[in-house]
Amino acid sequence: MPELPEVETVRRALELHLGGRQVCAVGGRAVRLRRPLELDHLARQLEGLRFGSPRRRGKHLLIDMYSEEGRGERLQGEPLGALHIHLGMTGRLLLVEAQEPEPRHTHLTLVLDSGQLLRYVDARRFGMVEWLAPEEEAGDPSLSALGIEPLDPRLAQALPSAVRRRTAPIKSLLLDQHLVAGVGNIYANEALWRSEIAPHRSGSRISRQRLVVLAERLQEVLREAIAAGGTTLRDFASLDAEAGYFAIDLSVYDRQGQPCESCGSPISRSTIGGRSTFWCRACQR
DNA sequence: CCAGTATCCTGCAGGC
DNA sequence: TGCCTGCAGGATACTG
Repeated sequence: MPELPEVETVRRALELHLGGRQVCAVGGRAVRLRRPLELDHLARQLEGLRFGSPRRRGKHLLIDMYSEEGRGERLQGEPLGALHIHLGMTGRLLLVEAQEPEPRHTHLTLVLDSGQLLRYVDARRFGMVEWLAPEEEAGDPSLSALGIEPLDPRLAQALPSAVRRRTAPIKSLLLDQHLVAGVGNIYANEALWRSEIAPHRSGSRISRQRLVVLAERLQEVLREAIAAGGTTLRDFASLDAEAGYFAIDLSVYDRQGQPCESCGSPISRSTIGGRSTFWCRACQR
């Protein structure tokens, strides 16, 4: 469920609350996530290091880690590696005080020099946390194969060429991280409704002009969601990916049978590529 | 190469 | 109330 805006909200929260903090200890239980959680490896790499600025690529978070030499000053030199986090469906990062009880499905806990704990909690274990050495980043298929960032100004050019020869439904193409990185089911539905494009329509059968509109509407809804997530962020001292989720009003997602905000027709629901799809049969063509 | 489906996993909603 | 079933979807393995 965390899509680009939610991951970006978490990134900003991490930047605000984690910058310069040091990892004192690593705890957790070895468990199978999307990739196996390798606690010993994480502990060896992370203990004693300081957090740099977190980056986001699609739905991936990358937190550069620096040697403790940077104590007190600006972090210097090259990062020793990065903490690579994907939240999957139900992954959450929590920054809490040490006395807070441990939530169910906590897989990893970092003890920080502030005394606080950074916890990775993920009921469904579709997410992951791993150490990524600098030379591994370029070779990691989950990162290197990612498509264009949807907020990139070149999206309006890139989307038509990415989609032109593809016969799959445009909604499936939007969800393909190799084409555009960071769009999930909720914002794919919303962007298509705003563009008045039927989600089942084959990518190859949408005019360039309409794809440019789709790119613009996609950027618009993502920006609104990030802005809304940011406003909720200000009120929370702790990180919580869910803070941003439903901060904006969704026009079609999960609104089956309710009136279309544009024409009043009931919102339809169907399945595309195994995913719930919500759309207006009257507005979207 | 591409399109479509199965798989991982738990919590929750709905039916009876 | 409790049990069962199906659904939620991000990424990837697999099939045709």
